[in-house]
Amino acid sequence: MSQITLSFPDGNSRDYPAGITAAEIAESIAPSLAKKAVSANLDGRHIDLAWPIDASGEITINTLKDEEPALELIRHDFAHVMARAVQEIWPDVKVTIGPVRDYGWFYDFDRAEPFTPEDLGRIEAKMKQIIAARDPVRTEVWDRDRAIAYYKERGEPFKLELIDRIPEGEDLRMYWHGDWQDLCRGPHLQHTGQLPADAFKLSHVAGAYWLGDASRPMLQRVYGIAFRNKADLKAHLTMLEEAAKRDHRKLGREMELFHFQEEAPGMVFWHPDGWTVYRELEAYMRRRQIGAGYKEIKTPQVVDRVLWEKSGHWEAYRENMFIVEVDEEGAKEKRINALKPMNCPCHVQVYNQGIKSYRDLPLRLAEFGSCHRYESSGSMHGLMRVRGFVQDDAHIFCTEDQIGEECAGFIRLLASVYKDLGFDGFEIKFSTRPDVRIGSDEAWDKVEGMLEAAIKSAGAPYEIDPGEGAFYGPKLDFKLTDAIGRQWQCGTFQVDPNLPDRLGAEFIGEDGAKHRPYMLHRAILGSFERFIGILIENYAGKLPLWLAPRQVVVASIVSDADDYVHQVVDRLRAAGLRAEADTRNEKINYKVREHSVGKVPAILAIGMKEVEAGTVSLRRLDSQGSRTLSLEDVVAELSTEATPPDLHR
RNA sequence: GCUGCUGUAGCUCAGUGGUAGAGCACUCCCUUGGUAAGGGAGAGGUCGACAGUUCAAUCCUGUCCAGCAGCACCA
Repeated sequence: MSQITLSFPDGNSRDYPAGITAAEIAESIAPSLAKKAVSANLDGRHIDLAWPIDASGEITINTLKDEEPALELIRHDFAHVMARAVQEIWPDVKVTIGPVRDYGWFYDFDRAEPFTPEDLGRIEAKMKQIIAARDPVRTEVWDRDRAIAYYKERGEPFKLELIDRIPEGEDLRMYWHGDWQDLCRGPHLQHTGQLPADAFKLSHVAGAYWLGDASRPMLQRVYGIAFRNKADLKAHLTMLEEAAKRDHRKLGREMELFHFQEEAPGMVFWHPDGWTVYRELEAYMRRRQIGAGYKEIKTPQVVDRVLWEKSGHWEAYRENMFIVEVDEEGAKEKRINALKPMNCPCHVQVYNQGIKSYRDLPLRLAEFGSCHRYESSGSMHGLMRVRGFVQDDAHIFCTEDQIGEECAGFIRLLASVYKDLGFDGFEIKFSTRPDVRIGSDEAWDKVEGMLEAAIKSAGAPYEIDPGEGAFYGPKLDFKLTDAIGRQWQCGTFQVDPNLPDRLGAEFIGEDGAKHRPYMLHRAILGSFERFIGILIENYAGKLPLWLAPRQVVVASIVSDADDYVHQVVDRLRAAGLRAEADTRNEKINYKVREHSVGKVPAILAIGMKEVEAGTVSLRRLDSQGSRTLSLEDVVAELSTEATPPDLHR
């Protein structure tokens, strides 16, 4: 038997016979380590303690203390234990797959009846029994025929299909948790007792298509969450509660920003305060874009199908379009229009008016374009996914050589906007040429090269998504990170030589001949609706003063102060602040509470002391106390803070 | 669109085969109170829509609409 040499993290190394397992190595170091061990890393590869090791290398024995592999391992074993529990309770349920995901795992089952919340309780109880039994985990490598025969006999069609999808020649690894078996690439724990029985919870059930394919059967997906210990689980549950408190649908109602109703699903009814936020954001974007050399336009919302046929949308996108039929007087047929689902074809129409010279390029046409898309009923979600929305859209018409500079300029603008709006970090996803595409490889090389150079000059982290570009050109997607770590895809930048071609856009070059311009589609916010949803959740409703719909409420403590309250409001309004008086016959406690709940950033309380001294008492949202200041000091403080960030510079 | 769940007052939710209730909000009255809910009274509902079963339906059944959690979709 040959010898191998394994080195340890502390720098020591020892010789072992080839074929030794990590479990045996742990035992050779210390029995206590062997007991605590959950898995090992061999040359960076996560391995099972029971797998034989045949070659020399660096080895680390993992325990539950090692968060990185331990969490993954625990969640994976929980998935198996849950599947076993389900099959022990309902033996006729078919198992499929159960991967680890954020904070836990899920497992898809084929079962005629869906699981109920009571079922989840039963499954949890059964899982706890399995954990308490400390059943050993065994593993074997089987050849394909044996595994196929095994699953045929047991009537597990989904497992057979999975085997079919594993490349020919690859070993199949079989795992047993006690007597329960599953096909799995591993690794796994040593025994079920290593799972923390008090640190998991089955969270919910939902339907999910087999292999993510809507044409395949729908399975019952059971979600679970798991951590290494009870405290971590509890912390996570607390975080979920916090996230729920930020839900923009809830805050939108509480702050009276907007509503939805049955008669217009997916369409926003903006209320005065919500519309104030919208207009403030729109005004900001308008200043930034004009400052960056864009020209603003406005194009029609209802456009004849003829244009959509030319642009290709009628063929490719019709099922998502709102169609508007009109009986025209004297016409034999109805005229068919569509609400525009995007602005690009209309922008080309503006471009196409008159003859363009190379001297006109780059031409940057921006529109806060109202678009409608018939989104599928299940995809709508508050402001985040709607059927009627407004894009901060623009199209840059330019020559091929100008693409790089335009891209770099766009990223600079986007980075500055995100920063102003309270988002420090963003990531770029760079989607490159797909297999099926138009255009020469030389043109793709050149354009992709320019985009990558622009990305690098911006210094933002990026990843390349090979083959995910459109058939006509590469694109960038920009994902920002919010205050609680969630990512949102908002910005986009897409290179398009195709639409100018379809719609006949051209310019006269230096050579006096006609040329096709490139068209760059780009957006920073994506849509105002969605972005405001993100802002609300990012700030948990506590918008910065410049965006807050009601910036100051001036509340009287006694009615004798009412006149002075109105004077203060007038002064604040004269300074450009959105101020309101609250002289209702209520106690100051009541008023403070109500406006705090309503996320008003500044409350001025006015009693007789303030009237006599000509001062105000300022209370900022989330601060316990108040400060007594002169009115002019408060005006100065608040109006500085209420100045939009771009106007400070 | 698919699976499951939900739909009762402006909001959050109880409840019942014999046409409904609470708290908050709203209106009025009392109260003028110093920084997160003062007290009282009142008004407010085709119980999501449409069919069916029943002597009788908000409740049972079906269809539809909308919302929620996922899945699929987001050229």
